[in-house]
Amino acid sequence: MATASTKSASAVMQTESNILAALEEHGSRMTWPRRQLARMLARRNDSFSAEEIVAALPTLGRATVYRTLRLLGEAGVLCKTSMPDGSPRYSLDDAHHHHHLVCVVCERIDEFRHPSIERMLRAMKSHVGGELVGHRLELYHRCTACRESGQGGEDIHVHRTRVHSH
Amino acid sequence: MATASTKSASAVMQTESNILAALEEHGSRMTWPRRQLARMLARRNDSFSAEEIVAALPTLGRATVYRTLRLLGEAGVLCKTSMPDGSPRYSLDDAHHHHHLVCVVCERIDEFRHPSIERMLRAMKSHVGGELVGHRLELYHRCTACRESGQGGEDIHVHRTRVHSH
DNA sequence: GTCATTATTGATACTAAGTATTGACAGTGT
DNA sequence: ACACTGTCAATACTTAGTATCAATAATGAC
Repeated sequence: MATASTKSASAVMQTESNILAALEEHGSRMTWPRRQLARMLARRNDSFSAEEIVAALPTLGRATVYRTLRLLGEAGVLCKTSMPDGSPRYSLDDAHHHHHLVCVVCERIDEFRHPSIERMLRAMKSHVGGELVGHRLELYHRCTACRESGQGGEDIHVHRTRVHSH
Repeated sequence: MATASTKSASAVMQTESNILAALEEHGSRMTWPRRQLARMLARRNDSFSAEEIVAALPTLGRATVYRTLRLLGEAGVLCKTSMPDGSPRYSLDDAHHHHHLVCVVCERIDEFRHPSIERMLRAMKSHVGGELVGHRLELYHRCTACRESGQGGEDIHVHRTRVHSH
């Protein structure tokens, strides 16, 4: 189920208590809505939109869902990523792996690291005049599962307005 | 005015006729609204939001502005980039330079290349199982101009939900 | 345990960024 | 100059959130 789509990247799994622990460390109170959200996030291994969560937990208010997702991001267990068209996708995250491999067909989001990226960032730090304060790196692909099942065959257009494709 | 904020990256300038030529090559008709937009974009050297353009050209309809920005993106003279919080910013672009250096204080967007990036992408291509179809790389910094003028001193928080900062 | 404090909630309204629709209009090739 | 079809502006709608605020609940102090 949580089988990685490649050997070198994998989706992050977190337990409910892990997620809640991160919230507590971040200084948040333990409330019933937060437990609900943690439980439902721990159950899924795919990426999701905020509105999917709003719909799946109708007893929670919209604002609460959005607020809690932001908190989870600050607490380091959730990450917000963009699809090629710029629409947001959330996925569980861990504090150490830091780049995203996004399947443009099934929207699966895996995390990976590679020394070449850290090397590149070091090179850029000295190349660039100012002080770097952050970065964003997303790689878009068609994952092995989608290739094997023949999904998303020929019509993958990654729009130049948003991402670069060569 | 168009002085680069660093030695190694610079904002892209395009002339009105350059922009229109790109549109024609892309197969679009030459209309008055498009000329208006091309003229105003050629005048500016900073980044902008779509709504700024809508406000600046009140004789054009919203939809026309958005459509034309999309066309310019497809035609290769405009690029849409995200600020750390995910809000979009447009800037003139050229077809060869392909990554963005974004000042989180003044929102200036420069383009740059560096061999370490191409090397990194080649490495990732073999590292990753599936077929890569595109990528997005943005570096966030405080540009030299903002540092020299003391703008945006201590309160730069790059939210973990969106970007990575180490 | 109970109380007071203060964070959190959910309802609602609002904003930002864009897309869909549509009848009127204007470029373009012939 | 004509027709064909792309493009236009206005409007309504959608998505992804944020702001406000009175009611409520979690937490620490006692």
